[in-house]
Order: sequence, then structure tokens, then C-alpha cells
Amino acid sequence: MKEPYNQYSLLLDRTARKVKWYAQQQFKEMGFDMTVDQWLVMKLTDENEALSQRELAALMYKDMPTVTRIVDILCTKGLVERAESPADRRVSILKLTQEGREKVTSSRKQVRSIRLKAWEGLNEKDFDEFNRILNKIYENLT
Amino acid sequence: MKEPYNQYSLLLDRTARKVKWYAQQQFKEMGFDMTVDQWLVMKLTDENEALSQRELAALMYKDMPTVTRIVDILCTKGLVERAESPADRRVSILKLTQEGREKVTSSRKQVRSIRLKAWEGLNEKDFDEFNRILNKIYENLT
DNA sequence: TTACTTTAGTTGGTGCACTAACTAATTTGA
DNA sequence: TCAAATTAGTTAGTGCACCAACTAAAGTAA
Repeated sequence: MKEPYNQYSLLLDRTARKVKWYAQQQFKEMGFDMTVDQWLVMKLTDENEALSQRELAALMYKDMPTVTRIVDILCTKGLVERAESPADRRVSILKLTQEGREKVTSSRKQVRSIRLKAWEGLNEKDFDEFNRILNKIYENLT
Repeated sequence: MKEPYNQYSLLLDRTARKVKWYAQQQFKEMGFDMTVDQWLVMKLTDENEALSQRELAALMYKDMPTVTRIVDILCTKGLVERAESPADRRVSILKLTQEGREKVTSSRKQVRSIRLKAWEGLNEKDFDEFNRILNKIYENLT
């Protein structure tokens, strides 16, 4: 190979963007007025009791400024609220509003079907390989 | 599996970002004052005679507004120039300036070593699987 | 030629990613 | 106990990604 492993980062990047784009299209079609990242924040807030922004950032593999801004948007939309932690006044505990909870609940089934589309024609072994290789690359660069 | 293929988009996304991040760190360390995307524009401009922005966008799998803006930045930096195509006055033909050409040439070897880092402990078969699976996912969503 | 459509590229607006610098609260350790 | 270090979160600035709307040039067909 003259240029070994050439282009792999481009392939990674374009695939990641395509996956996000496809989910966003589906959101749009189902009249779901929010971004994929905003939805993920809501889902994780729903699933994790007394979640702080730092913990949320870790779950999403995003940095704190990014999380701050997504949460800001969701607060403005009235879907999420910040509450002060009783144990540590630096910490914001995230909670869904009633409206936020309803939105997440009503979307779960549809979101699952979005996920499956990407894996058509691929099997469980492929999924394992995918996980192994991507995790290995990640570790190599950490 | 209760949530099949859950999290795969997160894994894709975080790995793609890590790869870009690592390259950017290396650029910084070698005193290379530009982003990875800017470098890619310069590399492709160097390798392709009389490249238009549309062709460049296709090579990078990016959309045209994104390309316009990256090229804008490189023009401002004096590394790239737009020339009018003699055949079609809508088309901008991209060319590296002398300084741009020197920057690309001097960086090629170092960039190759950046690429290899991600694949430590992985073999050629892994690389093929990686390509096959990511391309399949991409096709599934197109 | 004249009107219709397509194509290359730009511009504006919004959202996410990353760095750096900052505030305020908490923890640590001499 | 109190100064230094750490931690949670925010703000500012820059760059990329995507959509939509736009300009101007080409191509097409009557």
C-alpha cells in the first residue's frame, strides 16, 4: 500500500455525519422539532435520576461547554429544567418538565426503528467487529 | 438485545471526533498552523489539476457552503487562489500559491505518521472490515 | 431569440465542537 | 483554619455542518 490507511478518517467522518443526518431527517418527518443531540440529552435525563451536566457530558462523550449550550436551548424551549443540587451548590441537577417527559416517551418506539435502518444487511458479528475496531482506534489515540 | 445497535452512532461520532482531534494535536505540535480540513483542501488542490469547488466538495464528502468557507479562509491566509475557469465563468479553479505548495509538500511525511497511529494493534483485515461495514451503513442511509 | 431549467457558487442563520479564560463553590493540606 | 488546588459550570471566539434562499452563468427547447 502506497498510502496505508489513507482516507479512513474521511470514511469515519462522512459515515458519522450520514447517520446523524438520517436520524435528523426522520425526526423531521415525524414532526419532531428538535435536533438529535437535544433528543439525546432528554433521553439521558429521563433515564438517569439526578443527573448533573458533568455526568451527562460523560455519557454523551461531549465536553462541558457543548452540554451547557444544548441544555440552555432545552431550558429555553421549556423541556428541561436545572435545579440546584442540595449536596453541592456548584452542581446543576437536570430534570425534564412535564412536556419534556411526554415528548421523550412518545418518541421512543420511532427512534428505535431509525437505529435499525443503518444495520440492514449487516449481522451481529459485524456489529461486534465495528465496536471492537472503533473502540481500538479510540483507545490508540487517547 | 433489548436495545439493539444502541449507542453505535455515539461510538461512530466520538471516534470520528477523536481521530480529528488527534490529527489536530499533532498539527499543533509540529507548529502547523491550520485545521485538518484546511489541510485536506490544500492537499487535494495540490493533487488535482484545475480543481473546481464542486469537485473538491465531492472528494471531501462535504457540501458546497462548507467548502466555500474553508476556501475563503485559505484565500485570506494567502495559501490558495481562485481563478476563473476559461470554459465556464461560474466555476472557480483552485490553485495553491507558492507558499501553499511549500506547506503541503513539507508536511506530507509527518501526516502519514499521524494516520498510522490510529491503527496500532489492528491489521489489514480489520481495515477491510472497517471499510466494508462503514460503507454499508453509509449506503443503507443514502 | 426568448423563456425555462439546471448548475456553480455565495450568503445568512442556527447548532455543535473545541480551546481558553473565567466565576464560584468545594476540597486539601500545611 | 486558611491559602492553594481542584471541580462544576459558563462565556467568548473560531471553525465546521446543514438548510434555505439567493445570484449569475449555462444549457435546453420552443
